Amino acid sequence: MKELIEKTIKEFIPSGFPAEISIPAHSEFGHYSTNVAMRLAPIEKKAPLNIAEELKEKILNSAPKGLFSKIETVAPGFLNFWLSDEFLRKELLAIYKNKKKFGRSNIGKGKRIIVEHSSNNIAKPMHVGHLRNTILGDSLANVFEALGYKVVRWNYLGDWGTQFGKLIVAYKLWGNRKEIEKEPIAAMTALYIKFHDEAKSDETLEVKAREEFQKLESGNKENRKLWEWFKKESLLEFKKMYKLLGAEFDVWLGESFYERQMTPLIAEMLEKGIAVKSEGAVVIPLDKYNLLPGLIQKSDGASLYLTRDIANIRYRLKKYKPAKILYVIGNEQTFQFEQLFAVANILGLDKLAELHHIKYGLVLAEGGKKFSTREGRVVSAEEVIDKVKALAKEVVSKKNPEMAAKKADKISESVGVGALKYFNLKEHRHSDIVFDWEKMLSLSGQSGPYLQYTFARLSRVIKKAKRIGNYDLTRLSNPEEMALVKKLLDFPEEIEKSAEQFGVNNITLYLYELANLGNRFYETTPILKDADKARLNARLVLIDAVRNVLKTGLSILGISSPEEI
RNA sequence: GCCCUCGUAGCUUAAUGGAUAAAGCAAGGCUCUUCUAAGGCUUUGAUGGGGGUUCGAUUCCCUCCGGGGGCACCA
Repeated sequence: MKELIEKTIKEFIPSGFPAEISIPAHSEFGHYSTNVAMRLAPIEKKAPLNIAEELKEKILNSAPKGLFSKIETVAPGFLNFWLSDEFLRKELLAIYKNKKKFGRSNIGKGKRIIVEHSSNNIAKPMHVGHLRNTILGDSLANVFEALGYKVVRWNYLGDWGTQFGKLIVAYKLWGNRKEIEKEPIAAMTALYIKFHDEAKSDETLEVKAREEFQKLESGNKENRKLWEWFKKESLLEFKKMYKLLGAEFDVWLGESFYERQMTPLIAEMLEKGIAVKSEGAVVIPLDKYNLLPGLIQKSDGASLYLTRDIANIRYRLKKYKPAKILYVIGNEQTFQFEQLFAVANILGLDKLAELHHIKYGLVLAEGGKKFSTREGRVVSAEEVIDKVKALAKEVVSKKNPEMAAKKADKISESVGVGALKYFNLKEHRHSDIVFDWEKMLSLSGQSGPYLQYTFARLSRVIKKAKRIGNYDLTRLSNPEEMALVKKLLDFPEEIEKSAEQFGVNNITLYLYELANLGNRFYETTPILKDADKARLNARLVLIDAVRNVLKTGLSILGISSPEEI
């Protein structure tokens, strides 16, 4: 829609000049608006309002007949457009007939995108931060999928590194097989915490941990076996959590996958003169980028995160030929990604695919400080999900006392998880979130359940009507109805915007506004009691279209839409 | 000290350089003999300070203040 207006305007302005079309915040400024006249004013040396007037005449003469009901010029030079009801009805029909395809597009057709997210550390519990990561990454993957991209959802497991040396030391000293089998992650975390407590008074522990990791890296059988076992037990627990969250992954390759490429990679970097030795370690100087050197080999010979990530980019480019790689990882790793992307630039890898660090604010503990695994001050993902489900269950059984227990369970899960996801997605991803049970568990107002509720009550109307009979869309004309149609029209753009900004908070707001208009219509219009059947059915067409957009939108957010809640 | 990030209503947030700064929560009022009141309507209330660029700044630049995070042998 925007593009259509943009095209029309472009015929009348100097080529290459941007004709930006926006959707005004207030309805009295039209359905669409442009400031192009004001921007042209200094170039054409004319008064902006005169330019706007001229444009208005030209557009009125050339625009398809019946597209606009009105074009207005407003000081200091705005040009505002109103679509005609006739055109809106035509669009409504198209939206209604497109069903669940409306909003989706094929602009990403033939392109592949890798979305790396979640990326849990083996042997460590998932906490609220991982929840935010998984929810955000999953929604971005959904956005690109809706735009026709082939999406590779990649869980880049933290399954390698010195922490395994620590865990092996701790297990050998204080571990117990049965305890780990019973509650793998809790038991391993306890060992990890104990290691750090003991290491405060025993400096040899850190040394031993490095030795054990080196043994693991050089293929020591005993350590290898332990590592595989830690990994297997952890994954079992993670997958339960992903199932609850509805997050799926195409690739589970973690850091360990690149382990064998480390030695040759380091040798290659040295040989090419990209890396140099420094204080017994190997570093890639990055002065050119105004960054500290990137360390790719420790003085004990072990590789690092950066080393593995270089191999990782190369592998991905070769195997998947992606157009983009998104790294969904917190703000706190910004510096490491600056280094990684600088190295990618040296190697020319960033010419082959766009590399983006999708950073997001931390989830901070109550009091505004960082959660820390080491000190054991965490709120686990499991605890959050359990709590949100229990709360949803309370509300569901209060509102629907007659609902069968099994059904109520299922709906509670979907409502609880929906609330959690919406809460995490509605804020701009850069903002820190201070953890707050009350807010996270909110089921009313601007929330996931509000959208689910709207979907369910509209669904009920359709269900009660049994079927949509002959309709006459020209019977739709009151402002509530037309505002709703116009809102539906904005949906595809919102998805594109999410892809541009790598965040979906605009979609969460859009869906809320759509649902709000939908509810207002619902409250003011007794749809099924209408004696005018052609109008009754036209209204069913309208709410069915709203329902479909809500459903598609919610699915992009990773939230399910039950017909009944 | 350097780098990243944030600062908007009592609280949590929104706003490709645009018009009257948009919501939710909280607080007050109204609203179910009616398709789901988890709703709808309504009242009160905000851009950290100071400069600059611009016809126009929450947005861009400078500076100060404040919160959070990071700064080579962790990830």
